[in-house]
Amino acid sequence: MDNQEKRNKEQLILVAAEQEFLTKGYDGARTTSIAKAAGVTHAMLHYYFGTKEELFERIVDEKFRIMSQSMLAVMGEPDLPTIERIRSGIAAHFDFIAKNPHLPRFLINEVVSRPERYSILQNRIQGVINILFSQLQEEIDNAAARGEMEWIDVRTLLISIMSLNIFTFVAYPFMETMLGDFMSDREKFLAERKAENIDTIMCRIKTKQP
Amino acid sequence: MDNQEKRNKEQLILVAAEQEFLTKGYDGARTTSIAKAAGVTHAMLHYYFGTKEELFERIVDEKFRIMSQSMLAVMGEPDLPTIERIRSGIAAHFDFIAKNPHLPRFLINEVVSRPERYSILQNRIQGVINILFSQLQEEIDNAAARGEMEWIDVRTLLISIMSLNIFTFVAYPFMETMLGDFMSDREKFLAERKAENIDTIMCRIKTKQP
DNA sequence: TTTGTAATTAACAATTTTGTTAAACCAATT
DNA sequence: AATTGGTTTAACAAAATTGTTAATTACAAA
Repeated sequence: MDNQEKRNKEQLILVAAEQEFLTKGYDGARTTSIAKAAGVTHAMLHYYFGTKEELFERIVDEKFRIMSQSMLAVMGEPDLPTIERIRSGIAAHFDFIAKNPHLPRFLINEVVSRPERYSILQNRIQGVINILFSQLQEEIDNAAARGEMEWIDVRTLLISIMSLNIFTFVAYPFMETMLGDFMSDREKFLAERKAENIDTIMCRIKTKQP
Repeated sequence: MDNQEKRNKEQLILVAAEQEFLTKGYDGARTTSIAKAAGVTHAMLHYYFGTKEELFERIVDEKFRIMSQSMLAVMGEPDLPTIERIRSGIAAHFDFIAKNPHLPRFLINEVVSRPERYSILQNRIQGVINILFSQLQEEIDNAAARGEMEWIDVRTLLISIMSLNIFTFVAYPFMETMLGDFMSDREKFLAERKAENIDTIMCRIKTKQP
């Protein structure tokens, strides 16, 4: 077996672990189940990754990194006028979550069940985010001063955007039970949701004429 | 020991079980931990409730019932004009979730991890909800025809309201890591969020004058 | 007081799950 | 061919967790 095949085997375990952890969470995941899905004995899993805990952290670290990227996505394209930039940011954020539909629920559950573990990770991203936030806040301040939009605290805005975009996916199976027919065509439903979320935020920040 | 005290002991287990299941989920919960928290031997837990599964379903059933009530809350006070009714509905829904902050994440996780089990439960609430939805939809149709508000599909509206209200609590610990200072005063933060959610939806459904 | 029923306890059993280890294996290098 | 290194397997061990049971207690009714 050459080096490529070894990497491959390690990779198979990682892929299976990602699937298992993201859908079942740490407590619901079984290392034997991961090994089986990867097509290896469970001793191999321990050989490469030590413990369930260590394997899990490999996945969590990667997912946290990916999730941080989505924070950048919501900043939108820099060259557009502020309001269009926000519009593009919402769309990009929605698309990102649509590509990683299990990610938010997974990370939320992790942080909820082990808050202490992620305080370090938090500090790391908080610095980056604060800078981005203050940049966007300044843009908003200026645009509002020019009467191009209503003023809003960037953090308030971000929470609203994240709520609308993320909840759709976090609660998807739950809403399906109540709104089965309304959501039967997933592609169509998501396209409508994306448009609706953009509309909702745009309404909120567009200049009102009394 | 009289009957009251027996009920009391059963109740102690239920209270402890609720706490454990809602915060840790089914997989993370431990029957021994529940028994310990309730101050009884774990054999007592099995004596009263049979299995972990059965105890869990007791909790889930109750929580599903409570959650259904919140669907009614979002319908608002019937005597108000449509737009004010929706406003009161958003506020009532927000307050309800604020009183049961763990409920949404718990139920979402349950439905996600065992979708098949809840198809029956779904049918039960779907009937009630469809009637309420069509009533509110008719009100919206009329109000929109009178030019009092923008037309919107009631299901689209409901999803937006639920997204804004529920996500705040589902992702609270997660957002705290990014926005610690912004959220340090929980009461103030929640009050602002509630107002913001109402504003956001009101903007979306109020008549636009072009 | 006796008797019957439910409640309680402690000890045990069964299963699941994670983790370990010693031996076998394979491939490349000397 | 022998050595060396990492890889793989099967069997085992340890721990945790759920569930059971037989014996004991408490209590109320006959």
